[in-house]
Amino acid sequence: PSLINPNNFPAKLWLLVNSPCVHSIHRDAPGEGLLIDQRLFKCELLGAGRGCAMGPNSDRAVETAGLFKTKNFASFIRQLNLYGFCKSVSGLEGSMEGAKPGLMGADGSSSAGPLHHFHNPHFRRDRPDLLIHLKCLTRANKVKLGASLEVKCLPPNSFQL
Amino acid sequence: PSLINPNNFPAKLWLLVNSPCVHSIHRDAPGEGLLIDQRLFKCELLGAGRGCAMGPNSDRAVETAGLFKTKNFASFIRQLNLYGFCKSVSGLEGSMEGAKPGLMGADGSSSAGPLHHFHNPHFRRDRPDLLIHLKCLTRANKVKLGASLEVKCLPPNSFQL
Amino acid sequence: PSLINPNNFPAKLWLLVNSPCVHSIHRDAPGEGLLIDQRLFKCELLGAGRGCAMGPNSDRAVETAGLFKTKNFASFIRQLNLYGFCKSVSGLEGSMEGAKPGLMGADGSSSAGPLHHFHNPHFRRDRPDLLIHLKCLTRANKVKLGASLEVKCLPPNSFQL
DNA sequence: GGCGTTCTAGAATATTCGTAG
DNA sequence: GCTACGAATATTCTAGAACGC
Repeated sequence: PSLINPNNFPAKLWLLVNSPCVHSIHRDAPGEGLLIDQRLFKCELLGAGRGCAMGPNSDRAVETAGLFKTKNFASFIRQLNLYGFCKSVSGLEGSMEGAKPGLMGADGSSSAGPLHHFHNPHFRRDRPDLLIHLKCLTRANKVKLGASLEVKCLPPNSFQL
Repeated sequence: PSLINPNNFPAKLWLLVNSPCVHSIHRDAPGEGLLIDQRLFKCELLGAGRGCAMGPNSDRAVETAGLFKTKNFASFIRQLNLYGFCKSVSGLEGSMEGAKPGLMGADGSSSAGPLHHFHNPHFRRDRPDLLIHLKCLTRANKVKLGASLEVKCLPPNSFQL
Repeated sequence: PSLINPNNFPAKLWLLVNSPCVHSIHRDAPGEGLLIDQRLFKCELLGAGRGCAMGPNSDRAVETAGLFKTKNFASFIRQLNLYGFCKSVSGLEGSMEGAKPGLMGADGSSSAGPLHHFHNPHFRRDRPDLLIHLKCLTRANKVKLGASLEVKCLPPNSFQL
């Protein structure tokens, strides 16, 4: 019944975090969240070619070209929220701990953008089976899902203790 | 009872994907789907001779001439949907893995059109016997087929994990 | 109350037909409809740079860059229908009578694409004041507009007598 | 009546904008 | 400041409906 549509946002997100060619977004250490480098993300995936170290002949330009139609980082954040992701105000800033290697320029200028930490209980590294619970939370879909669990955000480890 | 009419759409489609002369449409790697190059398709099969590298003396112009009456790519898509094919926007874009060779100009300009990926569980490379299940899904036919399997789209390998 | 949002489709359309830099879409002779050259439109406005006579340094590339996010001509047609435009199957084919000059290549190959004729009683050349009646006909908006006049298409001069 | 072609509409997600908290 | 969300439009994919052969 509820199969994963490869055209929709969750599938794209899963593709990105598992792609060795994408350097702007990946999992955090516990595997329950996402770490997103805003500047790199705009370069790699939103077509902001300027101020970015990669050229048009980059390998990753192929696989992820046209994945999103927007050029606004805010729209990507809106998608995350629509699918139940919430921001964690962790202390990390400007450093990609556990980050994939590469793409760092000689002066390190291409990274070091604002770093965002999001998480979603249904987006775990080892649990692709939970992806079917990621629904676009439109008004209509919320009604369908019933007045069931109205758990909002912020409960699960908003601070890493 | 249910024989395959060579004049109907499924038979034509089977002919196309198995023809060595047709370069705009062929199977994907798993053999369960179709890859269609929109620009090439319009040139080869819909009579849009302009902007296309092939001349009127091309060999493939003979075999497939007049296969379709339409000149609109959208009408071809409507047929695909009517026979139960569904689109998946897989990650491949502009790369034809397992593609047939040829027709690519020196600058590659004649290909590289928008690439569409469709699939249908009854249109498998090694299973011509399943073609009899491809029915034109008109209102009347849907009623005949009963409220039986309401499987819509996306089942076959919708996500490669 | 009902002001025209310059970011919405009707305003963009009005901009296009009145721009001297856009050659793929303009008004028909009576000023009640639109004539759209599909091939030119895809080149000028949908980013199909290939097979098009204009280069990236073209003047019109500036004004209309990023007006639409889609690359599919079908999506543009969907917008036309959503705003109440209907297609007229007039007799003209491949000729732009009353067309703006320019952009025609030496061999005339850059034009001569499929020509579409649409019209809408609220999109008249001399009546920008009617634009406020162009509403996105979503389900919700239709309900708001009430079960009032259910006039569909084709009434207004479907054939030019 | 079945099938192909065409035009329009439904339905769901994607994108944008504004704003409450 | 700034996060999350409502609401409206935009885009995509599929289906309905009408018509001709």
